[in-house]
Amino acid sequence: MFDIKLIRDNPDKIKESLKKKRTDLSLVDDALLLDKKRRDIIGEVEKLKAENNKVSGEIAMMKKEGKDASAVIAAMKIVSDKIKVFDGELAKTDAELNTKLLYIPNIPHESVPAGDDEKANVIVRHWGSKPSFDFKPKPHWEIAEYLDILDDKRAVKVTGARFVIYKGLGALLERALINFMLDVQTRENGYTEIMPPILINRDSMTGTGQLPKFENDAFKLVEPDYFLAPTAEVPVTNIHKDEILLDKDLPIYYTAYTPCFRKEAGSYGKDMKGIVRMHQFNKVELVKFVRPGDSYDELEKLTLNAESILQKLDLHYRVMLLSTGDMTFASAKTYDIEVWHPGADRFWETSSCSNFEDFQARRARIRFKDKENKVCFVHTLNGSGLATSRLFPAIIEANQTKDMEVIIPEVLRPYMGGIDRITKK
RNA sequence: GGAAAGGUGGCCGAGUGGCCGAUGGCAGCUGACUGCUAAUCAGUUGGUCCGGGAAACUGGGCCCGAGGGUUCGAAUCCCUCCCUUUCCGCCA
Repeated sequence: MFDIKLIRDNPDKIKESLKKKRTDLSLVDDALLLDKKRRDIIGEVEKLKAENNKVSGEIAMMKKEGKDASAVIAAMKIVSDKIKVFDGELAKTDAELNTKLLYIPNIPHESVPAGDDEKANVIVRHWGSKPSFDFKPKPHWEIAEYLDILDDKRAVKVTGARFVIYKGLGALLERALINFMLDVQTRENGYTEIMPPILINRDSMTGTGQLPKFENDAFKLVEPDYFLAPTAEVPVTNIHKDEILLDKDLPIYYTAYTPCFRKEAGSYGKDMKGIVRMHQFNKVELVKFVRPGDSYDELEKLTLNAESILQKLDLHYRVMLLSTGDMTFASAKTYDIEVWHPGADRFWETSSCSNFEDFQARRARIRFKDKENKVCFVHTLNGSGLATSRLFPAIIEANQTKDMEVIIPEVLRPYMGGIDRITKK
């Protein structure tokens, strides 16, 4: 969320930045008008309240001394009624202003390339190279069906389209991946493991920026007013909602595995093959709370932490710096990590690492006392480390043999009872 | 799900309509004393919003789980919701 003071002080600069993010600039003008109105009302009502407080004390004294206070009380009744009217106006204006501010996206960092969409993204680096095959590599859905490790047809019976059943060694591979990724992040990179709730209340969804604008993207319970977590970012970032941390507490690194639930609204008919775009998928998430001055260094480190998984799995990938038009609502700077799927003959995003600066912290009221004891907002970051729905296919496709077996990557074998390949039963 | 008791500042805990943003204790910070540690004494201690000021700071509003209500005046009375604890029920 935006600091209204920032908008008040340099509206043109803010508008210039938001233009790059394809934002309706009237939001900014509306917010400024409401801000002015709000402060005018506060000026009026607080004068009345100060008088009210003063005279109330005098009434108390008069009563104590046994004097008749009825004339003063009658006069204060009028003031009190006025205060109620002003307070009602103020509450209304506050709510309107807040709504405007909640719909204004974050400002992109100056290092982010300007552009309308993903075409303006910049390739930052590659790792590894496309594996070569002496046969035509198959897509993961064909291999998985042949090996009987994924079943999407029966998942339709259980739930519906865009759900999948992991079966046998497929389920074991999925579980191995999750454990492997958590172990790397906790043991090598200093993250604390979290297992959070995956039903989320409205305030937390607002805190990380999913609400109010993107309510249609999330699955929602009929009762109570809870949402299914679209990513562990939501429950884990909100762990410190409404807290004032101490300088010595920072930085905080959390990692969490959760299933993630997304409606994928607007993508009907797209990417229906395989498991790359499911309503439910598994993801290990990395979340950081850091001092403002450190957040861009921390973003680089976080991205490398996510990449390290792909390196250990020996999977070819590239890192993209997203353009202003391709970034999400809350982010100030985002790197996407895209892993190569040889069978599909394309890269797929398997991680998105973002610095939100104080955007989420302001919404979720996550602050800390700095060395001078001043209360300020922390910076929050997160990134997938990684999403299995894009990683599992990459592993299957990159490690396939001519006769449709899958070689298990070395690092996963300890997690799979030592087996080195998945074969047809 | 049923019944009861509660939610007060970093922590403990007092306060049932009028100088209560809140007694007291602990912890923290500052100073004094002490060779050091400890002890003792004195002072001090939150958040947020609006205004003034370059700033230190300062004037005012609001904050006693959340939101409403009654009243000239609410931590205190009333209503709704949330949460905690205990007992009963149910249950992986």
